Amino acid sequence: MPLYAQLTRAIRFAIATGRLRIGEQLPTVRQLAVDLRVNANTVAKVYAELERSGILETRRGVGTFVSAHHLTPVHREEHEKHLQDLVDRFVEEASAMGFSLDDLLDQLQSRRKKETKNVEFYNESDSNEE
Amino acid sequence: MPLYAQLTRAIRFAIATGRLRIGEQLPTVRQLAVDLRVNANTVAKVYAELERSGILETRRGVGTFVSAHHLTPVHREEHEKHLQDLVDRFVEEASAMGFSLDDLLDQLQSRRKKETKNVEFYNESDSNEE
DNA sequence: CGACTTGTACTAGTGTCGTAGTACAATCCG
DNA sequence: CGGATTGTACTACGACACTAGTACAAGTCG
Repeated sequence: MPLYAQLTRAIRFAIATGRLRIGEQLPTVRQLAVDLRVNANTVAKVYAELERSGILETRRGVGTFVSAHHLTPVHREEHEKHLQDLVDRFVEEASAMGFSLDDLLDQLQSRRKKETKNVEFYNESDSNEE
Repeated sequence: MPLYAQLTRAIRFAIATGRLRIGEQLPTVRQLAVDLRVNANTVAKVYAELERSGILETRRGVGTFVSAHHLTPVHREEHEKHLQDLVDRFVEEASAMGFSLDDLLDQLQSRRKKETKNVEFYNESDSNEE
């Protein structure tokens, strides 16, 4: 998986799980580039893409921050749509492999069972500190 | 989506839904290439890949046929594994978007309802003629 | 204002992927 | 055996994606 995709996913995940909170500042493109040993442009592309998605906000000369927009109703709706698209692709791919929707449901449900088992150890709601 | 992937998916789907039956002969690589207006090599790649997956069987000078191997227990098992991999990727991607496993289940279940509504019109089991 | 920090635009190089062209090998069938 | 038909191997070209280098623009803050 390309660098920029890894980084994008990591940031999205960090925000989704509350490890990065709203308003919090991210490292500068140059700083993160040094840390990850990639080109600053690669980081910049990621920040720009995430800003287009409404997840980040950038201010020149200041830095890049986690936006609050992804909690607004319109954004929620849009987000839902992305989930639907993802599921579309998923179902289609599975059906090309000869699996029915029920097969998928079975798989997912058996995973849910396993997952809840592990979660019991923590027993805290999602958006808490690490 | 690249040509070869489209073709692969189409063939897999045709077999999964019974439109292509076991033992049935597929068009020759050249014939199909002409029909689809692609290079014969593209078709050949697809046939070869599907043969490696155990779905097709090719005999030089004769043609390419739907194999029966994908019904054997070992193949079934392998097939299951592919589904698990697919679900892995799916869940991971969704979590990077901030969706939980339950969100996915909700989506899929609501689809299942819609689907069963449509299926009622046909009310025939899966592997029947077109 | 002016040095500094921040994100941005433009360009170029490199690798990979997809497809096509051509020539080859195996098999059938008369 | 030998022509015809089938799949296969090898090569090459074009397109695109990814990353890096360099130079630029916008904002901050003393």
